[in-house]
Amino acid sequence: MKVSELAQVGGVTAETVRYYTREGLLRPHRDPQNGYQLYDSESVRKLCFIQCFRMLGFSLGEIRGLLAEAMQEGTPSPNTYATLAEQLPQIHARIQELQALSRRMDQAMESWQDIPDGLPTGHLVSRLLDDLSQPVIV
Amino acid sequence: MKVSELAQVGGVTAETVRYYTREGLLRPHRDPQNGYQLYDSESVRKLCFIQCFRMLGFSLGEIRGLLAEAMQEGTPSPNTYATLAEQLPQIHARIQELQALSRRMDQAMESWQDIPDGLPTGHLVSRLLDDLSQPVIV
DNA sequence: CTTGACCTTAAAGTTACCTTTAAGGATATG
DNA sequence: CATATCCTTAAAGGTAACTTTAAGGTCAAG
Repeated sequence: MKVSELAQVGGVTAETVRYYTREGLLRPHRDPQNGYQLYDSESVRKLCFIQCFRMLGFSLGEIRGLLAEAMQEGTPSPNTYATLAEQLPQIHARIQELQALSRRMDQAMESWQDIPDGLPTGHLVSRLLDDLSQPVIV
Repeated sequence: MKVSELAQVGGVTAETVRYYTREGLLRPHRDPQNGYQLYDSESVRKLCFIQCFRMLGFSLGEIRGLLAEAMQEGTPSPNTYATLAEQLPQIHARIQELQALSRRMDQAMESWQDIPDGLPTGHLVSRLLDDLSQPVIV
């Protein structure tokens, strides 16, 4: 699998794949004939893993660490487990906050529905500002 | 209210408040005596608004736009409404994805609980890699 | 056997969001 | 009335995650 093929499968650009490779997150082998980087199915899984953890808010550095530990055969990684166990509550908390915020936004939008368009109600967003600028009670 | 006071209330640094001010998101008036920037309660609400929308994934540029429209008296802003109406589904989608991911992570962590620590089970993260690297079905 | 689409690299550029530095003026306290 | 802690500014620096550039090698098609 060449760089562009992996990129397409993973939904990223070839440059991004090259960047991850430079950064040590992917470890392709080489075609001895032409020096091309060749990726296998493990790279596909890794790329997916990277995207999952990016979405969860992990940095590429953290992900590199996790992948490195993941690749060590025969070594249980309580270290990794601890890292993840530590992060999970924070992730849940962030999701909670996001939900609370989006709910409030939904409500604000709904309450706007009732306001006739073009009438001198003025500042719709000002109202959202009022609605949202109160301290969050989760 | 001086810059540091607003910063403390908003839970950011004074430098961040100054930065937002430079960027036109906050509009303090001046103490004519000493040139200090003075913020009122509207600035507090704005700062909270900024943080809410940052968390929801809006850029400072977008937020500046929303705030600008919010501040126009007497002008309904169907424009702003449209912007927000457009973003909300995406925000919900992101939250859904985050939840799906975190649920899978929870499950993976749970399944690890059963594995005796220090035994030759090896690559715990490799297993998470397997668990998480399958296409997401939301 | 040329043309166009791939591949390689190092290095520089980009964007967003701050943060730090530097040099100086204002204010509050013992 | 010194000194510590604010305040001001412009400009430079930092970091993450890419992206672009440039200069060149490889390959498949016609």
